[in-house]
Amino acid sequence: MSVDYKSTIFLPKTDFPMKAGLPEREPKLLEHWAETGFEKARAEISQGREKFLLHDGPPYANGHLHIGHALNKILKDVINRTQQMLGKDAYYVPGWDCHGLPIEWKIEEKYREKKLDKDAVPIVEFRKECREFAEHWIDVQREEFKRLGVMGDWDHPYTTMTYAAEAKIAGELGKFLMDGSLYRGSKPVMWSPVEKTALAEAEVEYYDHTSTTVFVRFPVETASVPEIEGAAIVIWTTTPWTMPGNRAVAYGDKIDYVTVEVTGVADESLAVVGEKLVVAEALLADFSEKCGITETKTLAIFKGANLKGTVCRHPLRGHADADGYFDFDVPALSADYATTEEGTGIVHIAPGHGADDWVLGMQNGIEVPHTVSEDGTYFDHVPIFKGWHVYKCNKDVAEVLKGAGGLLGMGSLRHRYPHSWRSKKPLIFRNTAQWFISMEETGLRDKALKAIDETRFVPASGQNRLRGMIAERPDWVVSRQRAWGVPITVFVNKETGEPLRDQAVLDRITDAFKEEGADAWFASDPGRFLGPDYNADDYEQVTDILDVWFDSGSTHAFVLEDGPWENLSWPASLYLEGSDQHRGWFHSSLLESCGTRGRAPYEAVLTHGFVMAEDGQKMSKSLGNVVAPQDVIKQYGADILRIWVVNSDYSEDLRIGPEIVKQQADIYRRLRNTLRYLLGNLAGFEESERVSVADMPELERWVLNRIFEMDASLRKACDDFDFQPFFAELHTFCAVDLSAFYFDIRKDALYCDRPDGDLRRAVRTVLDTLFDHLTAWLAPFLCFTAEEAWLTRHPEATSGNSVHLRTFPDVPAEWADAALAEKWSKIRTLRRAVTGALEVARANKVIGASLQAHPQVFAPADYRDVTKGLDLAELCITSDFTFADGDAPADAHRAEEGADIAVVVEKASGEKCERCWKVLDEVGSDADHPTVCNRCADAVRHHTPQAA
RNA sequence: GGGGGUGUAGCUCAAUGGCAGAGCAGGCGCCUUAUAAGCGUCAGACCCAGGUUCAAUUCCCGGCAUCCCUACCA
Repeated sequence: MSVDYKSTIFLPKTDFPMKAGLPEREPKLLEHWAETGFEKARAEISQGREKFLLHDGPPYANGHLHIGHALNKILKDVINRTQQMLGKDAYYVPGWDCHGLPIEWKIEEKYREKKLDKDAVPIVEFRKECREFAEHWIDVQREEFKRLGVMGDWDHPYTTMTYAAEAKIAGELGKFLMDGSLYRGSKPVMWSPVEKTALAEAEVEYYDHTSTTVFVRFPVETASVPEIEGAAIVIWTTTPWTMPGNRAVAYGDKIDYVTVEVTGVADESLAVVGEKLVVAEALLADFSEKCGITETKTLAIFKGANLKGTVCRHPLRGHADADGYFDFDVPALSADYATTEEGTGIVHIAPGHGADDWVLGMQNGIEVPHTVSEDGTYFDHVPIFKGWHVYKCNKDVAEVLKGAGGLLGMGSLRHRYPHSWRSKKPLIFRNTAQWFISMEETGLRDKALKAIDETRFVPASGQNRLRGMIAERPDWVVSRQRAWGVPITVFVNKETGEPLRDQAVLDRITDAFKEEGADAWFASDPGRFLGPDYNADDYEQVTDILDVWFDSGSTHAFVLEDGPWENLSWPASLYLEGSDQHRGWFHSSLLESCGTRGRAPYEAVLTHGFVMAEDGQKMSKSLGNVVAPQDVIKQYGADILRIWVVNSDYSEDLRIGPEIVKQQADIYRRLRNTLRYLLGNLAGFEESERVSVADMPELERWVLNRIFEMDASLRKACDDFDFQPFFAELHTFCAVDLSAFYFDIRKDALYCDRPDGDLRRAVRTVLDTLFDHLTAWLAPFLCFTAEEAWLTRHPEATSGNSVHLRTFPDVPAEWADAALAEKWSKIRTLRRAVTGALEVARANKVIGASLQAHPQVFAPADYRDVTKGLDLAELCITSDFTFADGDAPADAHRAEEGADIAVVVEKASGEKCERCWKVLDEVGSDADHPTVCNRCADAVRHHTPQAA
């Protein structure tokens, strides 16, 4: 008779499909979580737990997410989920940064396209459009973030533009006003003539730029030493347009200068034979060449210090069209930053156009001229140049200088130059009145430095980086000449120029903002805020806008400390952003918080690198190497993107591209199949099958020890916020320890043993344990797939049923068994020797499947000892196994790497069991089932189909 | 211009002053009872040039590449 033995074996059975179809499946899980009220359930089970508060650094609400956003938010989510599963309450409130230039710029573009003048639009109307623009992108980005699987209170995010936030931000600035650290100063700041506003450090980008350079004579009027009488001091500058703002020249005390007489010039040279010039000795040759001077006679050599007291004439003094404007003295001053690297060793000083220049001018009582207006043109009071645009007039300025006999030479220099982050146009330094927060007045710098020392930085190098920036940074320019933001809510006394410091006035302002938003500042009569104690006519109302970095720097105040979110508290456990935020959000939050609360708003700071293209280059549209998160999700799914994040070392720059994404998808498949194997072989698992650890075979206890080891790695990874090593280990565990070893060996028992067999029950007990642990371990990373697997086994659609509401399972200490691990390491060496030999036998056509083999193994005694009592045929998946005595024959297969093992592979004797495919002599001995082995005959007799 | 990070197999990551490991991908093969799966096996790398050392991928110096930060080289 012919029996269908295949129907009597227990093949894996599960609804968990091999093919994931993540792009379709993930959105369904998102719906499932929404329907079952996941966030509410999470909050409920987390009540009373220790809090873990990752405070979200707000992305800017314009445009779709890019891959950097995805990295940042996924990483935050992984950390939140691991902390939650460690048993904490990881409540996450996402936020958005809404004010500021980029949005304003977009709205302005709209006006420009319609050929409308935005300055003609009422400011409140303009601000309304900005607000709507931000709202639109918040909605878009929210959906994109949710699609990444990011867990959080998406129904109650924070934004910097709610009325409450605007009121709080104004109130925070008020604290700096009241304690005296906010002041109005006039000094050169980075200025964008295109956007017509001052810019902060974080808004500046550096690009290559070619500048026109000029050498200019400053004739000596009053000589400090006889050596320079009748000579001209020569300066060099890359910004000829600053010449009208020149008020001094600077030398280095220790630099050697020479006075030379020009004795020979090239045809086109502007130098004149016989004239006397002063330059640094070290630069004489270079200067002569660039100015066409072929021959000079050195009249004197002296140290720069000798120039002290020298006064020069501006080259345009007495210019016919200047009406005496340039008839001031130009003193020669000592400056330690004068060098002999380039130029002439003499620095031209324009106090309105440079930080160093300004300081030097202030120290020497030199007036700081205002020569350039907000749009980059010279003021009307600047003769000759009035109305010229500084970007376009370098050559014209040179011509004027030439006409006045001041120009000695011209050239060009390619160098890195500051540009606006928004318009990408070059910036200028321009002297304007701006509002500053002093780093020194209230000891802000020292407080911030101390706070840095008390903060944990991951990686640790971030600490020095931030410290260096804080230690050296100038006062914080907080005013912008813009419209979209929180205004600088200050009144200045017209007579004294002093800002009004009155808490009652500030309170009236913030009260109004709470009700009407910051628009109230522009829409109200000043008297509303000034109240009865002051006369509005005596005060100037400031209309500048507050730097958006102050907004985001205040999020800790209006979200953590004083927001409507009951479960938040101050300070945050962690801030986590890209490493560029050392100069951005980490920085501004630190200053804001130290200025108002005396400490950092965070306990720890974690930074990640930037996302590069596959070749390590920066992503750019022009190179065509941009990877959009939306595309990866559409093609592969968000879990693949999440694997990419945790499988990367994000402490440095990380790469992504087609091949890398494909690799993550391959890794995903292996993990998914591991879950599928578990689910398939756990079909119908009953509690009554469970076997105690003490009753398990060594191999099962070895798996439990591996779980113990993995658990330790997991907890370390969570503590270090460093997941790549653990994830790699997890993947290797699934691929090598489980799939290629444990699962492969135990397939026989799972498929063929009778259901009540001790071994099969022990295996299923371990599979159940593995399922519990693996789903939990994978949950923070593969948040969709882990849930899918969990729900496959626990399908109740209740709000409390989610893998993400679990904690990492505890691992009993009794599972640890280091001696067993060492022993089995040796056993696997032996096994490798056998599989290697099988491969040779296979190539020689001695065997096909390994079950056709009977290895004869020559090995030292320690291998025999260590495997005593174990079924080595079972472990090697052969049908028989024999330790052979004596010397191995010469043609035996020898294992490499020192293990003194030799293997001769023979064909197993006997017939192939039709059911389990082992080749055994006993096949045929059972009268009822003559084509199967004894184990299988017994199993068939006791066969009961398993429940699904 | 200055400072810093990185540079190990096609990819993602290890380790190490003394034969450089893993996983994935790739080649070859087996199985067809995890099947758009599974198993085995093979091949494959220390950016370049000096120096210290018995010995350098590792330490030092220089260069190159790349990324980040920083600076009005006036």
